[in-house]
Amino acid sequence: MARSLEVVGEKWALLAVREVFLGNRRFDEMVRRTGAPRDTLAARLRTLVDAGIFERRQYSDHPARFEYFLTDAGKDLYPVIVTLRQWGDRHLSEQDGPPAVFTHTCGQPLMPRLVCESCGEPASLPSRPPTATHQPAS
Amino acid sequence: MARSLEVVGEKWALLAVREVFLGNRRFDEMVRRTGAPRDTLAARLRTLVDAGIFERRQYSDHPARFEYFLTDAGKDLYPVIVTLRQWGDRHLSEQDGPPAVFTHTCGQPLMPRLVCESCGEPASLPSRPPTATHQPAS
DNA sequence: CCGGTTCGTCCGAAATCTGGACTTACCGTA
DNA sequence: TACGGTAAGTCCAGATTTCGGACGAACCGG
Repeated sequence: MARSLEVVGEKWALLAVREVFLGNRRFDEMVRRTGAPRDTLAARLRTLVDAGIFERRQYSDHPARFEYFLTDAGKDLYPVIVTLRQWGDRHLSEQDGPPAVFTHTCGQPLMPRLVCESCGEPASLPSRPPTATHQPAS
Repeated sequence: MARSLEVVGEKWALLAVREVFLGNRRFDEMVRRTGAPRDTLAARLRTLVDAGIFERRQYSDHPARFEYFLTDAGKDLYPVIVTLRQWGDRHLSEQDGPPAVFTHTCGQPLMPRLVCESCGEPASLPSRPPTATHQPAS
């Protein structure tokens, strides 16, 4: 987790990723929609490309222009984006209700739930302190 | 999502939350385990308490000592923590394999999957740019 | 020629983060 | 009683990031 956050925990990083999920692949578009300082966003895009989350593709020559695409690793961030969004919608919606509705392939608005792959039951937090396999029983 | 990140996107915030999920509720313990600067962690704990994610409870008087507990809102961050962790394990594991195994109530190691609540199918990313219902058609 | 678009970079100022030392107050031990 | 340890912070000065806005290059259309 610490490692994840090192890559993806900087300011604007996940917002940039979200934009690409939403289909906004261009610099100016992202600046417009996220409100990030151009400077910071440029830096962030670089680190995300370096981290193998984005792929930078040229779509115009002479005035060299680029778009950003998600690599496989980037696409795997989807659950992170979705759960974060969900949490914000649930706990931080003041007035202006939930924005940006994602639609699932089944046609319903996406209301995702985390389930245990083994037993299929919801993977909410364990009622007891999750037996941390870390410090010796101490 | 932007709102979520405003609260939870600062450095060390989610790591602190993770610690409490793991049952480490005290300041020094968190410092030890996360490696966060004491100063920063103190600040972060304050903002997380203000944000209604932690509750600060006194467990000793004379040398006033406190522990941090998750509020309901805090507990709802579980999916975020888990998905982030999962992503890191999948894409960032260099040597030292996945640490900190969470155990689900079913006894299996927790390998969570995100499913659509309506149709039960995996909620991975939509193949088409997800129809963003955002800007009023404007 | 003029204005608009796109993808950045550069700058100085402001906000944050960093490591380490320090504080207060207790406990246990010798 | 002195000493070391634990706990939860605070304080500081310096490093790192972020901020907003101006600027540049290279095209396009009228």
